[in-house]
Amino acid sequence: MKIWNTYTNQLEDFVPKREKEVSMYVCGPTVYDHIHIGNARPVIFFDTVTRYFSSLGYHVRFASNFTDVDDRIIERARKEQRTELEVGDYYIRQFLEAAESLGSKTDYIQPRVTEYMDKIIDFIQELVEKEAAYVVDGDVFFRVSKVAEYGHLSNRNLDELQAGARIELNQRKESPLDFVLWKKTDSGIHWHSPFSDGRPGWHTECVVMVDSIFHSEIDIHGGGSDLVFPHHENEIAQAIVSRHHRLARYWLHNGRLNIDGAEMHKSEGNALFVKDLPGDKRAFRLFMLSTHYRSPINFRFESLSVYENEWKKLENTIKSLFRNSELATDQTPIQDRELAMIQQYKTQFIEAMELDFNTPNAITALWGLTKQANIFLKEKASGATLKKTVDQLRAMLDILGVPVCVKSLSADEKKLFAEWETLRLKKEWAKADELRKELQKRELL
RNA sequence: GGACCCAUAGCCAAGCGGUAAGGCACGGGACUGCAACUCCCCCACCACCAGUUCAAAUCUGGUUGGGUCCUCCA
Repeated sequence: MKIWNTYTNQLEDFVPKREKEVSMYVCGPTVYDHIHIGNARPVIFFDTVTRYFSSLGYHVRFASNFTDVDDRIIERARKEQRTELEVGDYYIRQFLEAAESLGSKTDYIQPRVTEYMDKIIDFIQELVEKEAAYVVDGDVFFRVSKVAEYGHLSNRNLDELQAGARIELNQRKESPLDFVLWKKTDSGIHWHSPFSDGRPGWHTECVVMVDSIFHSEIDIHGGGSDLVFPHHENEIAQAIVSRHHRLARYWLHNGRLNIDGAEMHKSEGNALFVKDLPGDKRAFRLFMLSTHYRSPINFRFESLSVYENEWKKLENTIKSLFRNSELATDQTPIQDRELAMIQQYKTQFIEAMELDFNTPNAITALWGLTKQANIFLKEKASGATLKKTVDQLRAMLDILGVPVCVKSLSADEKKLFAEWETLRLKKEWAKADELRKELQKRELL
């Protein structure tokens, strides 16, 4: 498997630290509001990644955090006269609901910053002791000059960063590049620490949670491309001075999503929440996966309807295949030729996924098999052939996270189909249509 | 101002040196009791200019037009 590693800026063979095991961490949401469809991109993509690894037999240890300490949460809490924890809890639930609606699994490890406060403070203390951080009036800053390779991930050098840095209001920093690890404050939720009463900076939390959960360098660290600098750069810097590794071996970043060509901002009022997305969310997921994860993607309502139709088409085929495989009387074993056809698309699908999770090409394979499936149906292929096809199709859809629900027909239901078939043969259209209505009503047709 | 990315049919979107995948829409057929579904065919000189090469959408330089990061942001 090849993966594009932002750290080395090239395609690399993926070799996990431990055989058949993948450790992965993705920066999660700050829970101060509902998630918008841009936030949904990593939620969908990295879920697809874990699904793919699982399908290959890997044991996936996946963690993604909730940032439940943040100025925006405090502001929200103040406005709504609730505690920060209540606000956080509420939006965490909302997030999980949204993630689930998008077809993403929610049974992964979900650390919350507030649960790691002791460890965060200890970690900052450790950085101070190692002289990688310094305290000024209760604030703690990370000393970027301690890390020779600072800027490697985001591919920029210190001179450029210095030159490009805005005028720094905070004269207490040794360098404008230094970032806050701990901020002294007595307003809003805050904690005691050896430095002062205050709150942690947001670059530290992820490092501490990764370290606490995985206890070593992980395989994959992911997030949106906008996190490359400074967030992930700063995470690496802290890991290097404290743990002598770069936190993760592979850094994956998904591209941004725009609406009608414009950037989406909650503050600008053009944000579209996942919960407000019209139609079947699986169509939206299909839309997301139809563009390579590293490319920017532009959302339009018109394109959504296209994917609704595509989704329906897939669903129709699967249901029809499944039904016919159940009803088939011909149980001749599948022929080599047919098996080869199915296999061909399976191979195409896997090869696409193996090349940096190329879901657009994987979907092309999905379409190829869908077409083949309809041809099998038309040719009245044997039940075994239809079964094999539908199994393969469903395996693909499962990896993409857009499953179609089908359930076996009861004896009674099979009888209904048989009667319908008889009536049609007898050309008793009125009675046949009545049965068809019944079948449709039971969502069998 | 610095760093970087992108430009492929009406729309969406693969490809990353050997003469353009796929989907939607359009058009033409087929199947069909009616619906729905489905199948087949058709549909691109890859923004522009110059170069490298036997060979370029794919590499190099330039032009134009978009976008991202440098600041909270997935």
